[in-house]
Amino acid sequence: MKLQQLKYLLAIVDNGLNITAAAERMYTSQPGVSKQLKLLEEELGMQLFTRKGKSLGNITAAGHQVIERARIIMREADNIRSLASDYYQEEEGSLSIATTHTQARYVLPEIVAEFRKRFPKIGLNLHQGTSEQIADMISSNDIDFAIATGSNDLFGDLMLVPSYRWDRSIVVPKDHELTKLDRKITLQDLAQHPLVTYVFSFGGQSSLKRAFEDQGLEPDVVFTARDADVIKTYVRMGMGVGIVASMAADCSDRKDLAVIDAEGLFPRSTTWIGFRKDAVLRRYMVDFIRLFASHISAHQLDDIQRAGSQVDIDKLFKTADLPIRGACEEGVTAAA
Amino acid sequence: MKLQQLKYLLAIVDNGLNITAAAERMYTSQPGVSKQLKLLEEELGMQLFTRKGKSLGNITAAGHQVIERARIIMREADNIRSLASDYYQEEEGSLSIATTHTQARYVLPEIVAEFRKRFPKIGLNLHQGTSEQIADMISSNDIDFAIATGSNDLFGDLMLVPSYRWDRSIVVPKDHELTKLDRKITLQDLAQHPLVTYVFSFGGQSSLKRAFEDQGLEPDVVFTARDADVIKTYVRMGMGVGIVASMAADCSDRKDLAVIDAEGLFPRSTTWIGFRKDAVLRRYMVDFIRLFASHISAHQLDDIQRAGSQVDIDKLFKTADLPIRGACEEGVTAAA
DNA sequence: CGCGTTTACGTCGTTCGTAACGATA
DNA sequence: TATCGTTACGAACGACGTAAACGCG
Repeated sequence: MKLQQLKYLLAIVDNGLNITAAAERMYTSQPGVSKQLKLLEEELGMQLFTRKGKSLGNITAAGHQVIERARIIMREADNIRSLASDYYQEEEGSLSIATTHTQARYVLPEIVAEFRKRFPKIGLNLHQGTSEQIADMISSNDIDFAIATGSNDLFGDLMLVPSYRWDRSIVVPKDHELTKLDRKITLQDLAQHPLVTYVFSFGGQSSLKRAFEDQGLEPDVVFTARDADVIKTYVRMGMGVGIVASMAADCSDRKDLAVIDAEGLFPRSTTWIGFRKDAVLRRYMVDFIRLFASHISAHQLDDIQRAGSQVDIDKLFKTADLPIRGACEEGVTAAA
Repeated sequence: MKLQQLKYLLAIVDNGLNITAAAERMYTSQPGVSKQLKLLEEELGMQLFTRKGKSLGNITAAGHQVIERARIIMREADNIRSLASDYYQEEEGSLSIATTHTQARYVLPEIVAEFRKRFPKIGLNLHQGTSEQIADMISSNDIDFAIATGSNDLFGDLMLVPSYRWDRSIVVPKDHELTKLDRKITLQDLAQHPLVTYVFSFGGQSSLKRAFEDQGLEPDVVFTARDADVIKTYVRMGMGVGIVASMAADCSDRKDLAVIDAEGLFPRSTTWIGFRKDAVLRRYMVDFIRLFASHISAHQLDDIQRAGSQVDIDKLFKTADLPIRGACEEGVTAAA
């Protein structure tokens, strides 16, 4: 059994049991991959795949078990390389982050800027997707960090470091009648207008719908998007009242939109940064976490890396201590 | 990075940083091992060991981390081989068990006999030691199972399947005055005689000393051994009153010794069989567990293998349901 | 000078890529 | 016939073992 055989095995699996595609991905010849697979199966004395004629048909039951172990092995091999890189190539490497649009567009820019200043040679990859897609990416692909909100169940294998909390904001055209209320806005007020907001499958956001239901209200959602910019565009067109994360209610929007704080109307959300508990974090990765979750002390972060599970982490923080990010407050995170 | 380089690395570490010894253990030449270590260090770009002249001095800080990961990798590689063996060599393999004298001498014989009948081709290795030695063996060596009593803290990384509970028995010469009591024996009675019992460091047995202390008694322990046979020998010599595990009070002993049940005098102990949670159990290993912990259903055992931690296992059983092994009751486990 | 490691070198086995072949839809 | 996997073969590489040199106590 060789590491490369396991690597090829995983490449085959990750390319839909297509050996040719796997070979291309590994920058090697197809017969080589084919042969190594055969050698591995011979050494183990078992079939890892069923064959359909000459093509690979399916993964055998035993094959699944082997693949699972092979992934652990490759992961730890990567970890060893990671450890080593930290010693002689401190400022070289790359950082892949999977996150949602709101984070990528409104929260990360200033953090990324600071990070690039400190580590100019580190390549940064930003992968955008829904919570589900992020969960997929981090479990299969080579993603270092996930940054998202809520939905702890989707990310059970990750260590989640909470960063900040946030509420929703209501976004309407400047002359909208909701701007003329002389009292705090209520859900009843909102229910009387057509709403434009995030798609509900969007991690944790369905709590929005439930907030209405809890008061026996039926919100009139006319349009959903997964992108705050799209929502604001439609609000500008007068299609309805927008409900977005407060971070997405940018200062620049205030020129032609009115932003009403919706604190208290909906449950407060917590955004975190997560990483695989079996991953070795390179120095610049730890620094990124500290940038993103700036209230975390170096000492606490050490504890987290030693913690065995998410539950352990929860004991290390009081959620109430997390900063709250509001609308149009630049530099909150960087300044802390 | 090659699997063999990692294997050599671990061999070097496990042989006290002596490359020559490591090479012998791996049945290969010494320069080969030396060279592979060098290649590995070159590829990683870091020193895994400090050098004292030409010899290896110590493991570097980073080296420790690499070694830790390398162990995981080798373990999973073994697991893959294990999985494979289960498919085409069902009845070949070996089973290494670390346990205490009492188990090896009085409990395991009938189980081993049954196991050998079912799996005549499986090699059986019985390693005997104190709880501490057993803990050492299973964490470093290639031991499949640990069988012991109490001391959960020593075996935190293991999955512990409880098998049975037991009490102590008092062993005295047939005409001893303790045999003439017409009431149940008490700790006070015992405290008035010289005692012969297990060494206290012997896992969980120090609870014996505490039982006396809790009643303000000072036991007069004249002799300790880690071996029930030795204890009984000295009891026969009239050196004192023996306190042994009830399983060790054999039927054959009754010819010249009187056995008094000490149930209730000391806390009841639970004996379990433990295995590494990251180990793949071959079919015959699962069967061994079922032989040893015969009250466990196949379904429960499946659940255990899927469980993530010792805590999860504890939820699967009621300790109160475990059988109690008494003195001189042959075939209890086999018959259940 | 013994012990242990490294260097040097020849041998042998393995991997890899190219090219040709076989099977499948 | 296009796609995908296997077989065949020669070239390059890498691992291994023997023999010898080196450093340290």
